[in-house]
Amino acid sequence: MLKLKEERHQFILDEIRANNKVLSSELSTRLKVSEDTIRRDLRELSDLGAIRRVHGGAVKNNNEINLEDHSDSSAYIPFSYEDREVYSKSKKEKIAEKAVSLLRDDDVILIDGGTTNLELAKRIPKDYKGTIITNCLPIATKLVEHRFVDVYFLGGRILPNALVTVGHSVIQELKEIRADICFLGTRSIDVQRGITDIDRVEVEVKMAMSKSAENVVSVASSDKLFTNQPFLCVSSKNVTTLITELDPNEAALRPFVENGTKVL
Amino acid sequence: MLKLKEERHQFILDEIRANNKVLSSELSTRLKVSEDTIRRDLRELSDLGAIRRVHGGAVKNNNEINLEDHSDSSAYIPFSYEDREVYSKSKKEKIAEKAVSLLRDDDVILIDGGTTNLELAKRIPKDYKGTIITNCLPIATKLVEHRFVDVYFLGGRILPNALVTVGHSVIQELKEIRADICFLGTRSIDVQRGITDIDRVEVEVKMAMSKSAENVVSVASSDKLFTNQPFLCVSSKNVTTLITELDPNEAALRPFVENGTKVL
DNA sequence: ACTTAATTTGCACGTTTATGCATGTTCAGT
DNA sequence: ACTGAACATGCATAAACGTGCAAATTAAGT
Repeated sequence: MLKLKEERHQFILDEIRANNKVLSSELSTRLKVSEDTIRRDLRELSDLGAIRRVHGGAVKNNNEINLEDHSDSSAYIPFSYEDREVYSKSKKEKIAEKAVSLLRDDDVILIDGGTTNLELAKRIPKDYKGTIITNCLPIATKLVEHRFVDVYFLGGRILPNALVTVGHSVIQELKEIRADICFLGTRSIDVQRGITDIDRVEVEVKMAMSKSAENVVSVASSDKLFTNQPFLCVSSKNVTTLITELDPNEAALRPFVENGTKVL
Repeated sequence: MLKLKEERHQFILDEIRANNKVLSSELSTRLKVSEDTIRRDLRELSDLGAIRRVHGGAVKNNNEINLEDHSDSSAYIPFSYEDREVYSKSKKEKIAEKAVSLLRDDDVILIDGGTTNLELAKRIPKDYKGTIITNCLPIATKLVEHRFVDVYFLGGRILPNALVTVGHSVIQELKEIRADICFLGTRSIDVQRGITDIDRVEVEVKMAMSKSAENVVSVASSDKLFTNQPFLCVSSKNVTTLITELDPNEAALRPFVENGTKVL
């Protein structure tokens, strides 16, 4: 059965995504744990913002965005983002904090999709002044709140799960762009190969992004280190900076430093 | 069935969105709870400002958050129950409802920005199948929820107020597109000139959109009729269809019909 | 392997919430 | 004004909830 708490959490998220709701009582019997445990699970997931608790269970948190209310300060986390890594929010925050420190006024910045980059977008100071180019819907939506930021969106077909645009037009537009920094959401990074990912069309976009930027910054929680995916985004030598939630002096990061990558 | 209070609330809101009214008695039987419970639900939703309670049930509350639209102050004038059905529907919703009726499966649809078009996007059936191209951030965000819709976003600089993209790239991408219908948010429309607007860069995009579509549909509340703005979007003869909240036989719409424009 | 610390879980307890029913009141339409 | 339906209010009950605590499990260090 599902013995680990994490498995239950995943199960609950899946269930909510499928049915838009869960009942504490039902979960208790199906997962064979007490309702108290279920309630604790729901509380934890709710604290992460992944679900919304209600009396009797929990429901999908449908924080919608509309024209009347785009000042919405509450976090907009699309569903499919959650199954990637909800449990490491504090990691993402640490990473985002470091990433923001790289920003200089009047920079031209490329931001890829992913929850960490969304976190980064949220943490950009309200008075930051610069140009930001992205292909990620929620990130763009977040950034329009910044008065002094010019936001450009890269057009193309929208992947409903990742909420990023992909395709020929994105890549074409990127060819006409010269950015100072590019923040790449990273599924896997390895000292030898570099940044790799699983979806071919997303990889093509990430690749084009990295080529259009002076500095390529990989934002990656430590569990992505030394892992591999089928498709290469950015070869190792072209990754300028690596940001993880770890201390830069951590032994695990040593190989990257020796390889010439800056580590934050 | 619907065990959570939250689900009932959602059901009630959906029901009101679709029919503009709900009956306590009907909800009681359909949701299999006592009328008291229904009344409590309605009270809570009413306290949140989501609906307006009336004797027998509840209706849509018309206090638009939109500052520009004070014409709906008629909401405070008491009216009989039958009239309520007519008046409780906001202009935008009536328009959106008519617009949705134009959709055919497998169409390629262009949707411009604006609150009315957002309302349209919200009302597209969840099982609609087709391709939708837009330059409006909230509309795209709404549409990704539709499993069978391919959403394409037109990239460019984002106008923070209108939340649409504009500029050369948008127009360039539009040139490579052939759509069946184009829904244009309309600030002003006149029998002689056609659709006009105030912002030059937005106008350029709207113009390009209209040229890329077989049918050009203007969505415009009646107060936009017979008004003018400095820049021409679409000349009168190129407007295929006009949708307002009025009855198509209304005298005010006669000139458009005589001019060869379909009126819904 | 053994011990210790930390986490997770279930249970007991009292508290809150949700719901239906009974009561009397208000409403709307003849 | 009369009448039945819709309503508000108070109350009872069961389910869901939070909390503290102890047992059980897991993780970590030696």
